Amino acid sequence: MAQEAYNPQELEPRWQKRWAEEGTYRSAEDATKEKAYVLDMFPYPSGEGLHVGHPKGYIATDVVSRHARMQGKTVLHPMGWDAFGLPAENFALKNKVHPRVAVEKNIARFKEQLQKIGFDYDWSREINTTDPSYYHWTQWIFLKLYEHGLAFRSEEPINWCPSCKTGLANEDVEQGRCERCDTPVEKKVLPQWVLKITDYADRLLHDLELLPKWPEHIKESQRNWIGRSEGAEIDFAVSGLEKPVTVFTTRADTLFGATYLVLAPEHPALAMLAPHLSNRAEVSAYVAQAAQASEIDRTAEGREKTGVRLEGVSSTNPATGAQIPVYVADYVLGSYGTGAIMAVPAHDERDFAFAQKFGLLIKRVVEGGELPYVDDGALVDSGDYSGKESAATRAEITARYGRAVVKYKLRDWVFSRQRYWGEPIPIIYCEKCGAVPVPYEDLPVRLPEVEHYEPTGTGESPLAAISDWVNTTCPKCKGAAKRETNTMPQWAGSSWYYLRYMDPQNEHELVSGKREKYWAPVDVYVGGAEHATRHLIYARFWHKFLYDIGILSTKEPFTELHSVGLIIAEDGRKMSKRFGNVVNPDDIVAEYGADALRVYEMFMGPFENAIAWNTQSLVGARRFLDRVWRLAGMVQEEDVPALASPLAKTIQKVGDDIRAFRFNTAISQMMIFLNAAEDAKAIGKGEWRAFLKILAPFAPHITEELWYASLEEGSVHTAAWPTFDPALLVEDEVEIAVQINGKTRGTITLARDASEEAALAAAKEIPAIAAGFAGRAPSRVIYVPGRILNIVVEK
RNA sequence: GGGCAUGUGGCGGAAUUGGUAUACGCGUACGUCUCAGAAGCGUAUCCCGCAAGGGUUGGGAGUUCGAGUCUCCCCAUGCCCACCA
Repeated sequence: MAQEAYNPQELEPRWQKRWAEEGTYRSAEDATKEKAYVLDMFPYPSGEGLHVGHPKGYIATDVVSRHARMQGKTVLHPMGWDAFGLPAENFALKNKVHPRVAVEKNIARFKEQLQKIGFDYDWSREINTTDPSYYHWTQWIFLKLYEHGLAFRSEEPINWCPSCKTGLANEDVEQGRCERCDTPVEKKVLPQWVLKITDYADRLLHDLELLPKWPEHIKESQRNWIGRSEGAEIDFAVSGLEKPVTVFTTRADTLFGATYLVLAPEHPALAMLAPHLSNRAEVSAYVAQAAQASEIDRTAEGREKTGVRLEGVSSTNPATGAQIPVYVADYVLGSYGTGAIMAVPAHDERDFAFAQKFGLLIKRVVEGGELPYVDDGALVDSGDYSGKESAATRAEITARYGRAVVKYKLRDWVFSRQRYWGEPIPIIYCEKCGAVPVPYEDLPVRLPEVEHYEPTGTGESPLAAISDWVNTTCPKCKGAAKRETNTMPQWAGSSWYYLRYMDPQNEHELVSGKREKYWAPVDVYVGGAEHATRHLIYARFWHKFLYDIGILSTKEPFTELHSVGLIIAEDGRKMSKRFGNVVNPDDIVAEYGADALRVYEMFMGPFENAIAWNTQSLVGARRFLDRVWRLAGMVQEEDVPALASPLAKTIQKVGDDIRAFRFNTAISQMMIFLNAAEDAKAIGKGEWRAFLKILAPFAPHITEELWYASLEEGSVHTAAWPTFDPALLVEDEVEIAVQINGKTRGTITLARDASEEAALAAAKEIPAIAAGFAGRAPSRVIYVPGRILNIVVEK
């Protein structure tokens, strides 16, 4: 075979063009074949373009999907754009271009960069969340949620980012700061659309058991986020109130130690108690201050507890009958439990700190260590329950004084954003008819073109200023009406996009039942672990809802999940324009080739690990491909006996490793095989063919070029994955270690199933072993055929 | 404070799940080729030791014929959550 130098710069674009022309990777339903739906979390087309970290997950799904195709499956491996939301809009604002224009430009750039890497995406299924034909169905799902009572208007105070000038969901707040811009979040009362995700809390939790192929750490963070806790609601009578105040506690067993009651500043009973208070002004000042304080002020680490006693009012401990004081304090959250607690300072750290500061009674009711003592133990000073174990009495005390309940930390999903660049919420307000959903046949409600799309900061969306868009007629009474001007949050479009790929051109349905039944669910899903508690919970929620209303046939959207480890910069920091340490894949492709980039990123280390980029190491991947290229010159007609067993092992390991996402060891095994072929200075044609096939998912261009050069029919990428004879995996002769007292003293080579006598005899040939017994008889011999011979000699 | 990970050569990492620790690759050194260099190729490369030998998987203890792997206690690092009663 003629040996020209390996030139990826020439051959890679040539093959990319040809694959596109021939539709090599087109997906089509085929009822006679098994399907494989392999999906990447789709990117926000940011203005910075791709850096080398982005493609890592995409390369992995590319390898998996190519492998599935070669196994004879029909493959759906699509790509699209999550282009609504704050990042896109903030980029547009900063660069003074319309978000639509910026997004179009960024998408073009992203797509060009991706195409250079040679992915097997079926671009005919490309989607874009900002396309009206796409958000038509996002709005449709919202209307369905509304129809089923899962979307409702709320006037509760919500998280507000003063910098982004919009409300935020609980999930968008990190340690009291806006997840996007790090500004401390404030509380603000705004009418908001809210999705009742809490109705699905128990199913989102329990159905994690249906997902054995998800990483345990992701499931665990979802469990923690949903935050189920079993406890009790107990009623405390309060003077001046007709109805008792209900508290939530997980420690009903400590009821006898409850020495005061605390209401959150948001608690509704405060208004009714106001007339009975002798320090009314002080209390309302405290409440007002708490309402204003940012989340960060309220939850700052080591912050002193604050609160005000409700003078002139008292409560009764239902177990002891004792009169106990009532406080309002912001360490009790209005949005969790019942917004009120019974304080047991002896057995709760927060109550203890508060009681110490305010000089309140601290009554021990559980025996154990120093106060505050939060563990279980024997009860004391607890009436009939004294002497019993605290854990064992929890249910009893709950039954006698209250009711068993389950609470969740998960909050309902605040779904309105006061920003321009999002899906309009399809609701119309009529003075006569109230909030009226836009009729399904009028969807999509298009986002109007505007001159000014900057956030107003008033709590109104920029859309409110566009009067000919806002003013409309009521679908019910045909009277004058106004449109909802808030838009949906960034997470809306991504909560169902995986369904659209199955049926991207469908104008009449979200997805046709036939196609959904063929492709759903996603078999392999890959993306960043940072989405564990947002995207992955929201998507599961919508999926379950769509299942409930009969649109979908599966309970869970993603069967198998893998989180991709970050590629950090060579300097150990995150890759970012800010630090000037970004490596652009275009440059790597231009210098070393796409195949070298792909092999390197898969070879770097375990897929889930965060690993620093190292251009020097990438050279090793390129060298490997150069050597493969040169191996083409050693191809001969007859197979090489020395390669039979290594090849079988390599075929098996590469296949197994791809399915298990162990790409690094798959590549090292191919390197081992290449070393063996080079040592043999020859490779048979059949062996060469098999080797090209298993390398093809990782390095699709070079393998295709060499495949065609060997005059094969068609593309290597649609060829059948090679098989091997399992008998070749079993070696007849094995080398095993010989140990004296567990320390290796030498090795012997013998038949795999050799007897213990034979092994011992062979071992005695080794001088170090013979010296090891030195006249003494072994007291014990452990022989594991094919593994180890360990001789125990008493000292 | 809580949860989840992770700790193996100069570096990225491997180890059939309790059986020869350091595969594969990077880097480095020497050699070869060359007028010379690059690339390529070859050899070596965990540590101590001239050697025989000895030691080594963050530290310590334990179980076992045998531990990187299992158990317990520390230490360190990373990520996520955090006044959730």
